[in-house]
Amino acid sequence: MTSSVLIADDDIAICEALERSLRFEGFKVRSALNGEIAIEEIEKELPDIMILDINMPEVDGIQVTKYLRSLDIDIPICILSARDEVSDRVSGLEAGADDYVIKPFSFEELLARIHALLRRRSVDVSKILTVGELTVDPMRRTAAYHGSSLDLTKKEFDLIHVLANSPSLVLSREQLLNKVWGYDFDVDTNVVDVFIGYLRKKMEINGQKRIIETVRGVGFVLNK
Amino acid sequence: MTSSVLIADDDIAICEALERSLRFEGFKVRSALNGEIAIEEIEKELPDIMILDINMPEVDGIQVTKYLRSLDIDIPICILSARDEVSDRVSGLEAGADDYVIKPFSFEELLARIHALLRRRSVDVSKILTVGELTVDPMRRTAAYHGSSLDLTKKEFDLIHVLANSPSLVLSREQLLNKVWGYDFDVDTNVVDVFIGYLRKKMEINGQKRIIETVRGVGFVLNK
DNA sequence: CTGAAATCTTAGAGGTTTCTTAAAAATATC
DNA sequence: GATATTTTTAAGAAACCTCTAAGATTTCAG
Repeated sequence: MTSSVLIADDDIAICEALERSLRFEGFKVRSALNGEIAIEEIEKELPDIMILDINMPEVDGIQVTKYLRSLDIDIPICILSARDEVSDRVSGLEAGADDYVIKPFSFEELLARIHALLRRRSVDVSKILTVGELTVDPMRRTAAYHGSSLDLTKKEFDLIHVLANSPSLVLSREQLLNKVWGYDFDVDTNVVDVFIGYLRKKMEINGQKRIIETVRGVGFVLNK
Repeated sequence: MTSSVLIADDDIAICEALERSLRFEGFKVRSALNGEIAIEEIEKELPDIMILDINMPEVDGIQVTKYLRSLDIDIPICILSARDEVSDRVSGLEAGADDYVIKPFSFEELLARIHALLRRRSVDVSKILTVGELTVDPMRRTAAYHGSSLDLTKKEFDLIHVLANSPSLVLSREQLLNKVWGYDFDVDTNVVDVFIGYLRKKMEINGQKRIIETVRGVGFVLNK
């Protein structure tokens, strides 16, 4: 599952270096040389994580962060700063950033933070997830509902895994299509509906309660 | 057979120094800067031994140890600690660690312990593995299923040995190819499938239950 | 209550993955 | 060095999964 990163830094050298290294690590990378371009890019397509320099002409990293949070966009944001000033750190975190790295930093360090941030929010492959009577074990790729194990195909498992990762949160077809199928832009398909159907059939086999609910016009939720 | 080590320490200096030295000693080394990354790395590929710092932000060495043991993954774990506190030592060993080294330590000392741990658990003096009705004795290189011994070739044995080492954990073809055949990067071959086939044929000779299961699109598991 | 939109269900075509087999290549044994 | 055994490749068969498409059903606004 490739994650997308958006970098915003007015230092071209840093921008390009990060771009190259992160791409090499398998990320989908875009970059912006100032805050305005960054916002433009975000509007085009929401990245999974942002790396924002705190010091940019005109619109700086803090402002971009505030702007995003004001829109309730809560993708992880990692701020880069040239100075280890407590005040900078505080204002960054207060604005809603999630992490803070001081320049100069080693690429390994940044990478570690990126992974940690992504893991905090997105699908975590390590934890066994429990939602009410449902259990999903990503390492063993097994799932059980009301004590009896579900015999799921790969796609079915990936789907329940994503759902179980955000219980009682409505996920749109687009989001699911993106997370499970890797489709980036709208494809005219009803695979999601079909697979939700497959899961329901397998879970409700003995008249068990339906926990994958449809939210008409929006998407699907996994309830506790 | 070169052993693989996974180091987890949030001190980059220690991480890098250990990495270099162990690599020089002929180990295959990976490192992680925190517990979460360590778990991620373990999921990618199970190392033969782990060196875990007890003091890491968020997920510490003890937690990683507990997590691994809860999954029945019993590779040797060596804990590193900055303080010689009895309580630390106890909690580390109670969590399921195998050895305990206090910082600062000499590299020679750590190396000696690593060798001792590897000798204790893996290839030569390793213990007999039992998974349900299957028994694998790495010392004698013999295996038995439902009481009757299996006449296995070298590769067949290596394969069942690796599988029996991580019961009910799905191993990908790449992982098996790496552990058994030593291939480091993707080779276009179906040897794994062929050998899984050989093992199954020999194990299911009297209509015995299939315990090497295929997880379509992912790999193979050995079930209890 | 009616019609339109959204969702659900189903069957099957098409594609992919896995299994099996045989034979070639490599390695070990005598 | 010849023979037996093991490992690997390759290719066709079989099993299985995915996705489309179309009709059935449900929901909801008017």
